[in-house]
This record gives sequence, C-alpha cells and structure tokens, in this order.
Amino acid sequence: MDIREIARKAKVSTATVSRAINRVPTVDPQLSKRVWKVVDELGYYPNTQARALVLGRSRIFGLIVSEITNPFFPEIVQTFENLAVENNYEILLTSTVHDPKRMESSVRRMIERRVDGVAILTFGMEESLIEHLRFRKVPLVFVDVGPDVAGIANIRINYQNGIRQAVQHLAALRHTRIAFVAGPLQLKSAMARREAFKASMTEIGLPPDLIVVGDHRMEGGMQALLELNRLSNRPTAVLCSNDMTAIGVMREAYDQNIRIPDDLSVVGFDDIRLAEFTIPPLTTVQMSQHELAKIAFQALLNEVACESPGHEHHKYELTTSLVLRRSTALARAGRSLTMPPKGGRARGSRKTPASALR
Amino acid sequence: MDIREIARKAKVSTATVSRAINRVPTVDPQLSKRVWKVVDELGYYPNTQARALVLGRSRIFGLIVSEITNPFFPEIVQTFENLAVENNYEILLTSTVHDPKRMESSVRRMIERRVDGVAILTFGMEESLIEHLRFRKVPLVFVDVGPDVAGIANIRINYQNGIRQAVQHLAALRHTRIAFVAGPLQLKSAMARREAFKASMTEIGLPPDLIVVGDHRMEGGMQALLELNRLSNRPTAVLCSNDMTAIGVMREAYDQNIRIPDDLSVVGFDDIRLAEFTIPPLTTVQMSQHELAKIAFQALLNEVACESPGHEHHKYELTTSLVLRRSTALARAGRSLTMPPKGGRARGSRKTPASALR
DNA sequence: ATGAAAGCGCTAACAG
DNA sequence: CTGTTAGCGCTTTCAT
Repeated sequence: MDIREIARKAKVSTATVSRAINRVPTVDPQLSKRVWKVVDELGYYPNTQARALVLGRSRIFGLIVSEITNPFFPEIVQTFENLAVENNYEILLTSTVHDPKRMESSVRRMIERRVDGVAILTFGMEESLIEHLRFRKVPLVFVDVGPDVAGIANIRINYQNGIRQAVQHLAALRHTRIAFVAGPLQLKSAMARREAFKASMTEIGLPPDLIVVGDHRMEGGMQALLELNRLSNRPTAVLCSNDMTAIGVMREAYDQNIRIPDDLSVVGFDDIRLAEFTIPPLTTVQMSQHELAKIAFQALLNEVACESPGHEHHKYELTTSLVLRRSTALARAGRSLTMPPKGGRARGSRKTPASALR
Repeated sequence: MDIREIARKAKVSTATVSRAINRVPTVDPQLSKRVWKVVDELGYYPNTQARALVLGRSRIFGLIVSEITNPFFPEIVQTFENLAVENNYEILLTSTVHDPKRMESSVRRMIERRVDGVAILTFGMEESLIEHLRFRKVPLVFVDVGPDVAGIANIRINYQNGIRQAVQHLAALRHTRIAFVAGPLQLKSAMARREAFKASMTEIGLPPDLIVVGDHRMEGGMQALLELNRLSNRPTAVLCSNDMTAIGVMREAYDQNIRIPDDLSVVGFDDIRLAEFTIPPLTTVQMSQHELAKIAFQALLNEVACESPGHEHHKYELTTSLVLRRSTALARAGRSLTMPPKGGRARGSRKTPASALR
C-alpha cells in the first residue's frame, strides 16, 4: 500500500495526496477530505524512509549515553523521548558501556541512518569519532566535554556549586576528615568533580588528601570504603562522585556494621530518583536529569533550525546544588570509624540526622 | 557524497560499488580494492534510508517497554541493543509510561518507520493497536500476554515456580501471616503474579487474604506497608510483586523503625541488579532480564527469517526462581510487628538472616 | 488548485 | 565479471 494506491482510490494525483497529508493549505478542502477518508479507511501510513530520502532530513536524533543501566540515564532517556515524540522526532539510542568499539560503531550507524543531530552524554569520547560527525556537519550537543567550535553546542555543568555546598555542609557538621570517592578518571566529568572537591576543601583549609577512585558503580563504592577503612586516619564523612558509588559505600558500611549517618556521613552526586529511597535517604548533590535532557534536546533543535546562519548563543549551563536528606550527621568527636557502640542501641534511638537542621 | 561519486572516482559503475560494499563474492578483487580505497578516503557511508527503501527491509526493530525508569528495563534494553548491533539492527525504543496515547503514537511511528518487527515488553496493551501491527504483518513478540495466533511469538513466564518457592521459603521460616503487595492489576503480569501467590498460599493451607495493591513503584511500596500496618492482624512477611515495591516497603519500614528482617521479612520479584545492594540485600524471585531480552530478540530474528513458512515453535518460556539474600528471617513467635525490641540492640547483633540457611 | 514527471540514493535484474 | 537501467515511495518543481 503506497501513496499511489491512495491517489487511485481517491481519484486524485499522488501530488495531491502528498499535499493533503502534509496539510498544505492550498489544497481544496473537498479533495483533502476525500483523501483523508481513503487514508483512514485503508489505514495508510506514509513511508518515512522514502520521505526522508527526498527531504534530506530523517527526523531522527542520536542519543549516546555511557550506560543505560546507570539509573542516572533512564530519566534522561525518558525526558528526551518525551520531547522527541512531541516534536515528531525519533531517537536512536546507544549505550556505549565505555567501550570504544561501541562508540565507533554507534557513530557509524548514526551517520548511516543520517541522523539530524546527536546528543553525546557520555562524558568522554574519542576525538576522531567527533571528527567524523563534524565532517558531515551533523549538529552536535555535548555535555561537559565538547570542543569549543562552531556547530557544536556545549552544556557546561557547574559542579563546583553543588560540591562546595556538600563540602561546607560536612564541614559545618564538624567533619574534618572528608574523603572523596572519585569516578573513572578518564571521564572528564569524574575528573571535574574531583577537582571541584579538591578546590572546595582547600578553600576552607582542609587537606583534600583522602581520595580514592571508584568506577561510578556500586561495586566500586563498596571497594572504596574497604580501602578507606584500611587507612590509619579514617574519614568520618565521604563524598561520592555519583549516587551509585554512594549506594555501594552504604552497602559496605552495612556489612561492616558502620552506621550511617551515626558513624559515617555519606553524600552522593546526581540525585537519582532512588536517592530518596535508600536507607537512609541519601543527601546528595542534585544535577537535574530532567533539565539536562531538556537542554540537550532544545540545543539540538536549535542547531538544526539555525542551519548555520548567525550562530546563536550555543552555550548552555546547568548548575548543581545540595539536597539534604538523612545520610549525614554531626561528626562524633574522637570516635573511630568502626568501633562498635559501647552499649548497643536499637535503630530507633539513632542520632538525629543532619536533615533536622534544615 | 553518494554512490555515484564513489563510482566516478573509482572509475567503475554504481552497481560495482554497491556489490563491493555489500561484499558480493563475484566482484573482481582488484576493483573491489579500488572501490574500498575511495570509500575509505572519502569517508563514504551508504545511506541506509535509500537502501531500506529498495530492500523493503529497514533493519530496525521496535522495542516497547512500560517504563524505562524502572530498573528492570534498562538491563533489557542494554542486552537488546547489544544483540542488535551484533546483528546489524537498529532499535527504536519507546517507554510508554502506561499511557495509552503514548502506546498509540509509538505504534504509529514504528509502522511509519517500517520496522522489521517489534518486541512488546509492556505487559499489557490495547488490542486495537496490536491489530494495526498484525494487519501489516509486522512480526511481533510478546511477553506474557500475546494473542495465541500465528505470526506472533509469545514468551510465557512461569511465575508460579518462583513465587511458590518464595512462599514456601517464608512458610518454612514459620511465617503464617504472609502479605502480598500486588502491582497495577490492569497489567497481566501483575495479575499473574498475584494469582500465583494465591495458589501458592492455598497449596499449603494458608489463607491468601493479606493482599494490598501497589503500583510497581517505590511510592506504592511505602503506601502498601502503611496500609498493612493499619490491619489488626499484621503480617510478619511480605512478598512484593516487584523489586521496586520491595524497596519502597523497606524504606517505609525504616521510617517506622521496623527492622528487616528481624521484625518483618520481605521478598521481592524481578531480581534487578540493585537487589544485591539494598539494605539489607533483598531476597527476591529472579526473572532474568538478560535471558528475557535474549529470547525476545532471538524470537524476532526467527520471525523475520521464517517469513511465514512452516511456522516454527513460536513458543518460548522463561522460568523464575528464588534467590536468597538477607531480607528474610525466622518469624518471631507471637511478636507484634511494630513493638520495639525490649532491650535495644545494636545492628551488629541482629538476628541471623535466613540466608545463613542456604 | 491540481497533475505530470523528475529525482532523492540505493539495489537488482538484465544484458553484454 | 561489469555496466545500464528500472524502480523502491515520496515530495516538489513546473506546467496547466
């Protein structure tokens, strides 16, 4: 079933069918109605491939994320998809799993499908691949880590803001030994977070020396706490490069009977939905997934609309800020991290969490 | 840049370029090399749209899930995507968020893009939409809930197996007041789980009367425990229709100082990755996301390969089974759910979890 | 306002 | 083994 069949049954030309379907205003209402009637009766759906071929625009956006299984991303994908359907776009999703081969094949596939633009939320990617895209003038939107050239929109993230708040919150709670569990350092975003931590600590005269590196996954968080506990000078608070890491830290703490927040304060980063449901609920730095997705999509839309005339303000920014929940508390003076409580206490009598300070 | 340009520069016909690119064996190695050289030099990527148009096959599969933000699905999407790239397929993802409008638009878009098949993992969908797909002879794969007709593959899930194990595990731990937090009952999968629970309880002579309905999300789990606690005859164990619900239940328990598993045993369903990292780690019924995705993809591949000759065994099955972790324990004789422990105890001295029985 | 026809980039007969 | 050519289904001039 194709446009010709519709034309035949409606006794008009294919051009008219095309016009009617695309709601070209000049077409006679009579004819238009006739066409639509046949279309509905036969259940005709135009072939997007053919349309894309002639139009030269596919109405497909590529979306590259680093790991769809990291709860940070599904929210983004959902928002992105919502916007896509609203705007009659399709989205081609790739979860690279940090695999360079995967990134490469993903870029190739997107070029082959002639996407109208791609949003790269992978926080780190080969220059050469980007070159491929740029070479074909595919509009690009980066988070954090795009080259600073025309035709590429960059969404800068203000990590410093949220991380400073987190550090100062901890310091206000009288923590002085504050550790940081970093993410994989080849990720620019992880690097940026670590630097923000260092700066924030230095700023208030605390040595940023308790840094251990994780992998932005729960396993890495568990491992990290293990390492931290081997230190002679154990931290009383730990700030994590993302929420998954924090969940791992809390899980390991549970295994070791380290109570949170009583014995150890922990702060995450990202504010994934789950953060509200961890035990205890996680104090974390919010980086709105919804906002991020919205900005990324809008940026893409702008890029494709602009079509390269006077380049608009291809700069976007997202800020971060601390959200207080119940995983932080006042540092206990002179208390060693893993020493069991003198007289055991039921959970019911746990110390007031810092959130009571709000 | 198109195939003609390559042909010109390689001094061959477009047909030869096409053959070389598609590795037709009959083409002269000399020419082939010449073609590939030009292709690589110019960075030529064939236009998939045009190819799809003439081939009549898009090499795109649709994947419809109910909520990408439910951690059950990202794993499936990842596996599905892995298989897709391996087999040179693209995937068009839709997360319906249980919105009928969304399902409809998603089906429309998939038809317009001429997908080669679609996997519906949404556990419940309008008949009429399915009819649209069937009408166009789009190969379909369902989980749970497909009509039993030719051209539609069904993946049946054996809920009974895992749920029976869960119920019997709880019963063996001397629980007699076992509650069930169901999912949204318009979902066939949620319905099936509830029925399996009822059957399993009845089987061992326990009344399946403590049933409350949630929404398969964490909020619903919290709400459910609240309801359960209003009952005069409170449960000592609760089986949840999915893991997110269980996480909600545990979170509410935390708020109410109900200790898990000491005061309340909880069992989930799905075995999402997170289940290993909850506090305490969640005993749950496993329904392998990886297997499910593999089966679904393979089924799709079969359907499109078959092309409707002697219909193969378009039946697939996935079984479920209990995995023991630390969220269940022996029922305490005659203990009321929320009564605080007589002499408070530190977490360190908590009761041996059921997992020690393994 | 409508129709005839060219062409988007590719593949596959068919002919040589 | 290679080239010529006719479409795949659609949009869009260009006439009418």
